[in-house]
Amino acid sequence: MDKIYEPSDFESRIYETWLKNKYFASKPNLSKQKFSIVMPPPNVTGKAHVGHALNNTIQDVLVRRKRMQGFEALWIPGTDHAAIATEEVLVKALKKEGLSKDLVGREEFIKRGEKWYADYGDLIKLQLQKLGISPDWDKTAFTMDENLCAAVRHAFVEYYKKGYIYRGKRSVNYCPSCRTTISDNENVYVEQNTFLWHIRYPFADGSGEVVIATTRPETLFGDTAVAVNPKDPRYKAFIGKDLILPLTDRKIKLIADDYSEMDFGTGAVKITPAHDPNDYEIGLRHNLDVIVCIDDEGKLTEAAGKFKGMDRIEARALIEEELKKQGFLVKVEKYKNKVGTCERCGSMTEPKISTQWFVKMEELAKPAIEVVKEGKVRFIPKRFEKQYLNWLENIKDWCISRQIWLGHRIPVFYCEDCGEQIVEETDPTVCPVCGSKHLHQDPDVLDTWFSSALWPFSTLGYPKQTEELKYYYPTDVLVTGYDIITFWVSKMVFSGLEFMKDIPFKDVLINGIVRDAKGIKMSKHLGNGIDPIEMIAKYGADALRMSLINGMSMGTDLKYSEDRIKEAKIFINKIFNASKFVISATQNLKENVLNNLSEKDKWILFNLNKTIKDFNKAMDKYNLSGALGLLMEFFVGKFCDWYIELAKLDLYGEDEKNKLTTQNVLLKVLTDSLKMFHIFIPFVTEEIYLSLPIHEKTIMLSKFPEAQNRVASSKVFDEMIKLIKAIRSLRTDYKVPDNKRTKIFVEFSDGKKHTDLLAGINKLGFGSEIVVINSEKELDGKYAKAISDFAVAYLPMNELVDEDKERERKQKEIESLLFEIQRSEKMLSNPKFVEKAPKSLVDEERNKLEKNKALLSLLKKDSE
RNA sequence: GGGAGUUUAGCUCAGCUGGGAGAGCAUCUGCCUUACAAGCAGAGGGUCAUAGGUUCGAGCCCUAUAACUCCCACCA
Repeated sequence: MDKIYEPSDFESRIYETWLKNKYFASKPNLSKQKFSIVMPPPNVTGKAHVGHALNNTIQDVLVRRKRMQGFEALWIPGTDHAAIATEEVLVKALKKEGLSKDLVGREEFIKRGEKWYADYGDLIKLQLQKLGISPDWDKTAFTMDENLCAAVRHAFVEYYKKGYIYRGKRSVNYCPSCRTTISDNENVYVEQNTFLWHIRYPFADGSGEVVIATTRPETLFGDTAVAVNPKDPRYKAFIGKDLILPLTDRKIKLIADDYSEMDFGTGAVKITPAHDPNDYEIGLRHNLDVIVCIDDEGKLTEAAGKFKGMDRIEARALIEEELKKQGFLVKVEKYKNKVGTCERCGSMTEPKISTQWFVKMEELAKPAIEVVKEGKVRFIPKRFEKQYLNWLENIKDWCISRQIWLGHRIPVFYCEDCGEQIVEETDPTVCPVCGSKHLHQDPDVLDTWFSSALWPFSTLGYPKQTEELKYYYPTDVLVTGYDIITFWVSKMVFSGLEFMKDIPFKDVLINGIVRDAKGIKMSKHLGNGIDPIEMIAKYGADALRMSLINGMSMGTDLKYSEDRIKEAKIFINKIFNASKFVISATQNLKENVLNNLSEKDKWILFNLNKTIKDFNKAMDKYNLSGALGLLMEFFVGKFCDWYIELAKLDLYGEDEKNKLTTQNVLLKVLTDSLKMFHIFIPFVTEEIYLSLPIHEKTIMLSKFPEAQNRVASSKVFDEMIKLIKAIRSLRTDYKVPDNKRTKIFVEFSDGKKHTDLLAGINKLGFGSEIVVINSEKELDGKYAKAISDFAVAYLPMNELVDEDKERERKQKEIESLLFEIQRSEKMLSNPKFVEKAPKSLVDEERNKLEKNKALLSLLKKDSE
């Protein structure tokens, strides 16, 4: 072990060793209980960000603990093909070469995609490895792997044959710039300052007009009706009459539909089924024509007459101009509106009616709702259950087709001669109906979530019924962010129930989003992100991991800054130094045995045991931050501050027996602490562990500490701590610098000598010498007093003692005691309290009162 | 419009089924004490967002209000 803590010296070396020895590997072992997790697959093209670091650290902490507790622990890593993102990157690359998708063709494009995956697929894996995580890398899965493709194909066919998959027309969001359909989730609504155009639609018979209000005058050419509310008295009489569509000679009907709200705009709304999802629904109800006036490139079609070929946004002003010229424009008012934009390119999206593939959701959602309601699948924190249930209870059919080329192609084949749709596990060559060999496959690919939905079992070999699948499924816990509960978690649940007839995981642990110090979401765009790889280079992976867990609470966003990593590194440095001390002090040990325990040994072992107990309790509740916190508190607050300091007396002392006991206790406490720390900070703990005089081949496979049932503590030691603290506080009050030692006279209230404690009190109380006295009468001169109910310590202050000050101190203490006594008396004199409060509490209060009264009389006697 | 969350020390947050307000960082003071100055010792600092209610007792439970954050829906 080095003299100073320098993580870069050993982190990668240790990781290599772990990999080489296959410590992360797991295989089915029926004699052991299993613990399994599947990693939420990051985008294969992506770069690891702090969110990945947090998510993976949490999983690693859980897996490492279970592995050390003797579970057969498997963590499956993997990546997602992220078709849309990758396709976007590839298209850009093509553009640079002066090429396009159409120019290179589908086959070549897919080849490029495969090459891309091959070239960059390992990057994110290598980055995650720097974190020190322990998944079974030999089982790494990729959503485009052969067997994952087989799972997707199998799932599609099974859904199809059961009648869950259908083809239908829907209004989808389309990005004319990316030239693809995008999901509702990728369509973000952005508030814009725009206008509400009021346009006059005259009746065909010349009897008047209806004024409509619209935010999109350019879609006028696609109008096939104007709708008013059936209850609206202004229009009631005219329902069913024909209107002339401005700038055209088309006639459209005035229809009645509840969709139109009387108090918005003019109460009349133009209906454009081809370019608005609500209008499409209305069109279906009223059997309206669908007229497309904007094409896939966002340009107006021939339906727009002379505006044909113009960009929809540019055409707006010209159309306004024309309407004005022809007298149709009534007014234009300012209006704030939310406009759908493409998450990727930022351009305005267009609703578009198109043919898509869907999965019928109603039946599939029901059992997925049940398992959560019955508590078979638990969300941690529980509140996320609502988000999940709410979404599934209002489920819409799942649009699974995407108009891109990368990804799992929809396995539907069409016979060009008889029109038959063929869906089988293997590609057909002839039409089973007419025998034709003229077949072609559907050009669309599946939504990426279709493959992700199968992840908990496809990664275990499904559709093959492998040993792994039988042993590890269902997995134990899924760790993910709340932002994908609806798209991903819910889909895995219903897919698992459908294909495996069992839930995919028992617990869903929700981690928050890592934000910057101001609480703003980190993004490339804002440049406020923290690069975990850079941080690892600077502070080490352990510091990064610790900083993410410390102070993190499940499901709550984490305000994060580099300072937190610095702090973590400082803490780890403390562990490193304390370990250095213990190691140098215990070199001679051949076995670790505990006997001949002193008060301080009992005290630290009791506290260790309590820490182990509380730690495991917290971990079982997934309170990672709490577990880490109490371990840190134990390690520094108890072990370093008190035990190690006092241990020095024995180590440098004469008594060989005491020395040996202290060495053993030091080693025991350090070893167990390291094991608990290991799950959070694996590298430094391994580095230290392997330097201990007694150790196994690796800390990561050593046995995790378990709490013992009965461990005796030392009450005397607790009292001694209180006394030492009182002495230190007294010295500060008198402004005695720490380098000036004073003689300490101590009078124990039980009249005993406590010779075993004296050296400790002297050392930690900055004493030069310690003498036990039986009574204050034995002393002359001026003394400042540190009083606890265990003992009184007298510090000779001579010239330093300020009588007034001493009186003041005492007065202050008396006052606070009086306050306490009054409080206790008030409580105890309240008959309702005595009657209703738990007996233990009442007794405790009585004890406190007695004790305080005793202390008070001591103080009072002293000040007389 | 519907739903969720947050509000506790200057900052970041703990605070379990209600039983005397906590930690870390920051600040101030003293100390290079043979593991650690990336340290040690001590100290100051809070109407627990506001107003009611339940209770012997409320940071915690109930009701209302305010501010901030997020999710879902999408009135042209």
